[in-house]
Amino acid sequence: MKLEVKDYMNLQKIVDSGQCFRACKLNDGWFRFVSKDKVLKVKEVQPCVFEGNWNTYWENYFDLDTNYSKIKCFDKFTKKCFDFGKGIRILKQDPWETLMSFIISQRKSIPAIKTSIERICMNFGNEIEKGVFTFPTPKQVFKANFDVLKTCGLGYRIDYIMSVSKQVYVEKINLESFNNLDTVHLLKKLQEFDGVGPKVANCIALFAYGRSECVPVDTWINKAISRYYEGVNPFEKHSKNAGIMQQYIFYYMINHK
DNA sequence: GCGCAGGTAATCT
DNA sequence: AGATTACCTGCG
Repeated sequence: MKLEVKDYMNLQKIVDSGQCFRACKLNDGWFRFVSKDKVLKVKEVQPCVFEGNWNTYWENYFDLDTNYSKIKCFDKFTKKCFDFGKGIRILKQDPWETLMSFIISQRKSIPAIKTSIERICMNFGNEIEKGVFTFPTPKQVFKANFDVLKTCGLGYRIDYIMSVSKQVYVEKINLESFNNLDTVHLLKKLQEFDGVGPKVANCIALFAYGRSECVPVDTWINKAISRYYEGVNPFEKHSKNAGIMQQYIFYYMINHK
């Protein structure tokens, strides 16, 4: 099935943008995305025309209702980043997988995060296609064999993972229902989870709950702030799509080391 | 072999 | 409140 995108979508940049850790490039220009129990195989066949097994789930996942080319940059530097990262979209990922993934992400390099998450999926998820696994449910993580979990390279984060999976599974916390919360309340709720501080909470709010005003401030964004904004965080004043800008700045920074 | 990596929580002042 | 420090590994 073919699908035309109104503005821009660059699959490679999305894979490399650090917001998701399991999407990957296959052969011949095909890409694979996994979310919940769904697998999308997608390829850009002409500019802005994408072939793949599309449905409404993935259209929402890629935030196709938002026209990114209409987003206003707030200065010269963000314009530069926006041009450089053209085609990046902020994904609407599964909240549970996003929660786990960004707890794992702390003090880890992106390749290390990917390795760790892949091991968790292989060991505890369900195989939906040959070699393709779901991210394990809260129950599957909570009931995971601890010795096997230790082989997943989590380090000290293993305690966070166990604590959060217990909380979500035993207390039957419905992460989807967090969609109803306003952003301030959402961030507060997320930070009640063990191992979730301001940075990780903002990542989850932005990458799973579509809160485009949320700005995760990490070392790269801090570098940008000190290098281009004289140490003054420029995001506070530019609320609405600040998080989207943040992602373009992040992508620019990791590609200009 | 060795420093550091998309931070958080506990423990200081 | 704000600053400092320990924390587990796996990449490069």
